[in-house]
Amino acid sequence: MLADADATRRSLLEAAYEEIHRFGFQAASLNAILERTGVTKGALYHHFSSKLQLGYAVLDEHIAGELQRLWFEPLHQPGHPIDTLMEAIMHMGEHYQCEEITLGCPLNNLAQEMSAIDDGFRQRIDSIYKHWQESIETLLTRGQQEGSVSTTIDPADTAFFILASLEGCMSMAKNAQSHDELMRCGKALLSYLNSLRA
Amino acid sequence: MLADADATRRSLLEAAYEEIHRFGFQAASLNAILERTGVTKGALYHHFSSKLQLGYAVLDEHIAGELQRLWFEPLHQPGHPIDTLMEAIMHMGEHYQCEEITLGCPLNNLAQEMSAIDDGFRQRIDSIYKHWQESIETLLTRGQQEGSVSTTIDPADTAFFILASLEGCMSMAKNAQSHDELMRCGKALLSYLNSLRA
DNA sequence: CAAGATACATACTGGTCGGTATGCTCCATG
DNA sequence: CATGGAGCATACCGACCAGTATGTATCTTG
Repeated sequence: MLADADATRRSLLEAAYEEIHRFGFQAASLNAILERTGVTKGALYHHFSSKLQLGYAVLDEHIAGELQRLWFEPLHQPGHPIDTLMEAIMHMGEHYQCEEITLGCPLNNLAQEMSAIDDGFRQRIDSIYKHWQESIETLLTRGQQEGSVSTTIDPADTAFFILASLEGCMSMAKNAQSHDELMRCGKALLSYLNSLRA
Repeated sequence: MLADADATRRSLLEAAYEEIHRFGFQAASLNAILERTGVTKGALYHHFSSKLQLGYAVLDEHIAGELQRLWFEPLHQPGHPIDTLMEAIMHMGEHYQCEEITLGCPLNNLAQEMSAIDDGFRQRIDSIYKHWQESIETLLTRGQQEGSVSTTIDPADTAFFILASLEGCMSMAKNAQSHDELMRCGKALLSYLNSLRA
């Protein structure tokens, strides 16, 4: 039954994602994931050759996919680039509510924890960040060509900074465990974005 | 011999700091710390009642102390607030060289890893961040009073955003494992700071 | 000089971890 | 209808972990 096998795999990925999001990759317990899903260890190691490969799969499939839905797709809408950016950011702010905010950005969490000690994680995360940054850069460059974004800024540097600020805001909000702090940070970020208009 | 006892304690704190900085708190191995220092387990548990208490001590004494030297003291110099800020940031950028950059900001690392799962860590980190943010806020407020900083910005919100951006930049640079990326992010941050002048 | 406290050292424990060896059932295919 | 592989299930392994129990010098203090 191929369908059931896929369901098992997806169930493992989902549970692993949550476990990793909550405790980090290294502290994530395979036994806890198994207990949560009702899947046995034999099944897990049938689908993934190691804990590391499971972690990579969570990153490649679950996290990258969610980012696609939450960020890249909304960014491709037409309109004023700065407005589009602000909407995407506010949309993300609304998505990360309540409990989830205290767990932080899944991508940033993994970057912090794993990039220094495992190059497989690092490269995967780096390529996602690059993709993310370029999506902002493209938007800013388009804005400059259309005359809606100030030409005094460097699109690549600015895109990198916007992304860094975004992650920084979520990181601070995570530690403060407060949605207010996220909004506060977001407010300043939006104000900065406004200053980029032509 | 009280002097030797203090030396042992300091040696443990230093080694624990490095181990935690490299692997994170949870993955930090007490045995590795002991091996590195040549101290025995009996001695460690004489000075610290648990791994958690050792972690708190690293945060309270080592990390907070380093931040004091690297940040709070340079910030108390007179002069144009924005210039002071920029110098302090560039000074930090120079300090985090080579290998250290790939390990990230020790405070941010701990915040990301521990704030969601241990309130003792969270509260300690939160108070340090608050202190940090207030030191920037005070500077900005002084600048507004002196007429050197734009009065259209909210000092508290802006200070929070600057701090978040700073941490975000270091986080991105850590993952990219590149000092260039840190400088790139710093450039955009400095440009933002310049826009805050009156 | 006796006694208690300080500052360790050594050996060990129970528990959890990621990973593996083996065997089973089902099902598509020749 | 035999057979081999897919998709598991169960039991187990050695390594490592934080933490502890116990013993022992040394040093301070009455």
